[in-house]
Amino acid sequence: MTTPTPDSVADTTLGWSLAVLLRRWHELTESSLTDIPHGSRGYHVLTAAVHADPPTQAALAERLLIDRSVMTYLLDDLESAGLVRRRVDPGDRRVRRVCATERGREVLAGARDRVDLVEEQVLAGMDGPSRALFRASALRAAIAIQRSSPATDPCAAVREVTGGGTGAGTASGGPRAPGGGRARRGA
Amino acid sequence: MTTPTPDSVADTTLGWSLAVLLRRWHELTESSLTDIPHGSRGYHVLTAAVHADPPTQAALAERLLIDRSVMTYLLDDLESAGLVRRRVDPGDRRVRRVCATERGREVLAGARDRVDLVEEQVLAGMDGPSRALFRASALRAAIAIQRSSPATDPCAAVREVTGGGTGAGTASGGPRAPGGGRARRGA
DNA sequence: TATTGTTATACTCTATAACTATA
DNA sequence: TATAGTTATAGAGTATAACAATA
Repeated sequence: MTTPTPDSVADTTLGWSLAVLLRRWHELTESSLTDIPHGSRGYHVLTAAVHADPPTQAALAERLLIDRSVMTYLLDDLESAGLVRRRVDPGDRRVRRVCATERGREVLAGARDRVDLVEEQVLAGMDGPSRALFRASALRAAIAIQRSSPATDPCAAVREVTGGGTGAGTASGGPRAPGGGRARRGA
Repeated sequence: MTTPTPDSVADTTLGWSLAVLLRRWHELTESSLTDIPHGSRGYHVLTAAVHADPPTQAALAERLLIDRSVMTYLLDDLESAGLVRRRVDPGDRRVRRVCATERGREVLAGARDRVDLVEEQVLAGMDGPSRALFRASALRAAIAIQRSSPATDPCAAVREVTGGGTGAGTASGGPRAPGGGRARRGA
């Protein structure tokens, strides 16, 4: 293909690029979203909460890739900041739906403009057309991931990729599970 | 399938996509790199260490976006695993250069194949041409970021973007500096 | 019994600061 | 004095587990 620079950076592959991009995005948004509790996290929650059909806490947690318990703290702070409100679902009283308040919508509008600027900054290394394409591709890939594995454990996915036990899979019984991966959730 | 869903996901923008992609990349690589201490981190270090001109620890830390102190622990483990070796630079005896051992090269070769598979999996939502384009664009943007801000504090960058004090910048004196951003490093 | 959400706890990762050695 | 690296400590973020309420 295009052989992207044969030098030192070629091997660092996709992971490094993504890490740098996300890191930068996170740095800049955190600095620009000081009016929203938990910065970019709160921003994402708020974004999801303005919709007509308010999401449940569990749905939010899954979409935002964070734990349900973390979501509780997050919403506590957003709620006491007056940006969202928890409403008990009449149909299932176990469920709380997260709705944005009027003030939440206002804050979000301002925040969104700032985030847009930040994102242009993050993609500054690309020309215009590439940026649009990049965003679209990233979104499509992310959606595919979310769809294919909302709760899939990574070990299974790796096994599927590598074909079985290529040497470093989980065949040995999983000698390393420091907490990062949520393997064996159902066992 | 174009028009990437105008609904709930449209507003979540770039940050969410990147987070999902990186998360997935991290999950899969961590599961597939059990033979390298610190998983993807160790992989990245090892990748940088095979080069003809061995990097210093500081250079590694900067490139990999981690702290110098963390790099010490990382290298301790990689070294005792026999994958890299620290060599004192004859020209400046304060500096240690990180070289991959023979075994390190072997392990890396196998790991790289697995990572390649993982990355294809991560980008599964895109068609072939898009993948190549995406990788190239991501790399270009990441390099631009590294170039423009190896040690730039995010606050300055935001100020530059927003134009001064658009309301949520750091003009108020930085009420929020929980440790994530490394602002005011020189002060 | 299963599920949603809360609470409390523990753990991992990362950053900060003080220290040693070289320059 | 300034820099590279190490060490020890503290902090933030995150996950885990036990619990209450509802289905």
